[in-house]
Amino acid sequence: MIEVPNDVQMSAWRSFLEVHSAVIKALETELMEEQGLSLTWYDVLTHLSEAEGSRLQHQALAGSLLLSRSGVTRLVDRMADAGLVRREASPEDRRASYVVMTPQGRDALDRASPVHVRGIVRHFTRYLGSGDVLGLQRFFSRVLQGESENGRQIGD
Amino acid sequence: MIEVPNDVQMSAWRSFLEVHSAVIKALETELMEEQGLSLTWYDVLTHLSEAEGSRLQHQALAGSLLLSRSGVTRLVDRMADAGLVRREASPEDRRASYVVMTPQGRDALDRASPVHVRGIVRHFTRYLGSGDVLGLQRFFSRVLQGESENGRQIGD
DNA sequence: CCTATTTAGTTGACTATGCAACAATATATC
DNA sequence: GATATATTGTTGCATAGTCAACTAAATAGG
Repeated sequence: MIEVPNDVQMSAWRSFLEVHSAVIKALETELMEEQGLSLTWYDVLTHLSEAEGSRLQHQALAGSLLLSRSGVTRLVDRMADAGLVRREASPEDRRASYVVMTPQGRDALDRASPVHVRGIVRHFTRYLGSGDVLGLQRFFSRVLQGESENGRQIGD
Repeated sequence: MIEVPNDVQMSAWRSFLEVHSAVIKALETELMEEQGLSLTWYDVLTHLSEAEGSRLQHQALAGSLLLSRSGVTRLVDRMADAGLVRREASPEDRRASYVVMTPQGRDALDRASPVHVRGIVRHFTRYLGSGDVLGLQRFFSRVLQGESENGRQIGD
């Protein structure tokens, strides 16, 4: 295994960080200014909308959002106050509770989604030449594959 | 300009996010466990060590770290408490103050640096096939180039 | 069946950060 | 040179997140 990165590799790493920071910042700002929604809230709504019955347990949400359980509790509190989601007791497991997207949450997602997708195009994918995509994807897959093998979990 | 990302592009975007999250988390954990240093602190020390006289004004630090001025004030407070940096009045501009790396800070950086670099190799660059590097770099450069043209600043 | 262990979510205390308002100083304008 | 404006860093208050300890419920082992 290589032990020391060469300059090109190190520079790739730094660029990776800069790109992430710049793009995320742009997306976050646009979504907030145009729809008053943070990226985190948007993510919650997206995950809920993709889930069976637009509902997920805290546990599952914590997993997909890479957040701790307590973080999810508080996040859901805020979003419920805003009317975008509500909690629902789970009949099968009385410890658990579901987070369900409300119609208002659905609306917010529908309005935010074009803004977000437009941002991804504007700030990220439009720079992806057709020649780059495959290499990029292969690289990312190798990283995720490798990392998940000895991956750590988040939480307490 | 393309308006809607295709599946491959969207999937590249999602992988990008996952890779960032996984790798950062791994680096942060390792650096913390082995050297008791957060990535942010490490970054401060790196920037200082690369600066003329191992010193930077808050302002400059805020710029490179993408942090607000108040964030830097507090960060420097904590690092000064820990003995890794100290403040020094600026003779030319009496509003400004320099943040200077202490010998102890230099030691901490010297000890942390191998851990961090090893992490970058282990979790990122080792997955970079020689065929991928150039395409990746070209892509990242295009993004940074494009984004800096209409870039926003952080701060208050 | 009981008891021990594990799991789901919540809460308290803490950390890290941002924004807005501020004091001190520097710079620009007339 | 006097005054208006801009800039540097700090502070109070608010937000969002973590971890550790907790309660309630489910599951496993005997």
